[in-house]
Amino acid sequence: MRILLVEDEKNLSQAIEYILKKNKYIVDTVFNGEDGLDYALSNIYDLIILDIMMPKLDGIQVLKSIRQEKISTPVLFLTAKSTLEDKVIGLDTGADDYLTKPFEIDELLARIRAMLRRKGELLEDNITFKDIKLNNSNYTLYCDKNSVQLPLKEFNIMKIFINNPQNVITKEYLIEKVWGFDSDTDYNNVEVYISFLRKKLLTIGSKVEIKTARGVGYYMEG
Amino acid sequence: MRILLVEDEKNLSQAIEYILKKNKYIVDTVFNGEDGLDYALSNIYDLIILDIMMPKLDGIQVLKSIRQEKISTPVLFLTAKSTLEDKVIGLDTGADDYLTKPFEIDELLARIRAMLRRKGELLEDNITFKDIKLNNSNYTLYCDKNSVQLPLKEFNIMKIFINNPQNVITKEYLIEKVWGFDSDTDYNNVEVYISFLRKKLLTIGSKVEIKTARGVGYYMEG
DNA sequence: TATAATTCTTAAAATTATCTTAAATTTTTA
DNA sequence: TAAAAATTTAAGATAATTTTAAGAATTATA
Repeated sequence: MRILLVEDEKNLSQAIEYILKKNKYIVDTVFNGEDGLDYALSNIYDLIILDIMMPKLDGIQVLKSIRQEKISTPVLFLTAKSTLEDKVIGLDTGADDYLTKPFEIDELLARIRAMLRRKGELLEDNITFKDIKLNNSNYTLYCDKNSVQLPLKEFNIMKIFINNPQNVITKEYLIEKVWGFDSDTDYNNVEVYISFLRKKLLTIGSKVEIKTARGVGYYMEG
Repeated sequence: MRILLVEDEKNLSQAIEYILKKNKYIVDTVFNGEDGLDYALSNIYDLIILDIMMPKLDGIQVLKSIRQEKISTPVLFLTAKSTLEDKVIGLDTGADDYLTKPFEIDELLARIRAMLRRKGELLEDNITFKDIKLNNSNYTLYCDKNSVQLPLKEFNIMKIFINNPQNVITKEYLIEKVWGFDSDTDYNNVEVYISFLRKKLLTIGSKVEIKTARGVGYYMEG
């Protein structure tokens, strides 16, 4: 799950980023509305956390621009109590929620989970392809009785493959989704991870293979 | 969205039907496996909900028959916890899911939405000509059960042929489209690739041939 | 029918993409 | 803070694709 955090108070944003990463979210942090908008328009996020009070471009404006571009990523506002009533209430985007500062970490996490659940109900615990099963809550890949726990990057890659069976996935796409669209990771790194995953598929005895479509990308086949 | 519900417990099936209709699905309900199979073979459904435990023809058998007839409608199984492991797990159609009784209405609806969504994503973009099928998402050429993965250039050429059935394609055109308009590739190179493709058409057992129109170009014929 | 032109086929050469390690670095955990 | 785990970098090895080249086969035409 990839979250964009837009918050200009550095201390607060650092703290939130730390907590989110600890909870296995992939987090990109920016410190002003303009950057927030730029990043949001990439449309790779599952959730955006937006401070309302920011110099120049405030959170409300950012949201409006995002929605104008038909991007429906749910947005969680952070706001001081006083500025709450008149601005946030009345937004009818449906997918949005807000949290007043100061807030408890647990409440933040609970709201995030709730929004992600509401958004895609894609909190399906297991996704499967042929003889393999990937568990989203313990990052484990199963084949019959065998299993391996996957490190984060490998997990994210495997998830993309299983959610797009038979389709060729380009390296660009993997880099964008797994490393972030502004990443300068090069292809070789993807190749290394593909190599890791192939080895693990073998060790758990799966018939599933990651095949390469030279010059294009990779696809799974069972 | 049209759903076929196959469930022999009348109370349950009535309840499900009621819920589904309330959620704007068109629902046909039958009460045994035989009817379920009959209806399914009409291939007009977007989703099939199948009870596993049914007298005479059970859900698993129904699914097998459906798939044998090359009908790829996604199937959602309903099953008691106890019968789950050994039967459902191991099915490898990919498009299928299961739900253990008793279940929550919301979870049923969520799974249905997820499956219908997934199905839409799975819409493979295949193009076909006579007995061959070219899959644009994995660069593979099929004839019945046989297949070859095509390298990029061969794929691009084959795509042009299938998209222009019966038309004569000149070498100039192929060079322009496949190698780029400023390429200085010579005709021989095209000829080499045509030779490659002809060989592959034979190896997958297709009746399709690439014929040459001397002095003009090539065309496909089945 | 002989000749010229075109096309076919194959093998080898050239090129390029990908694979696989291991080591270096960074991050996380105890 | 040290140890372990995860990620990235680097580089040579391997493999697939593409191109070149040359002789064989086919077709058209004089």
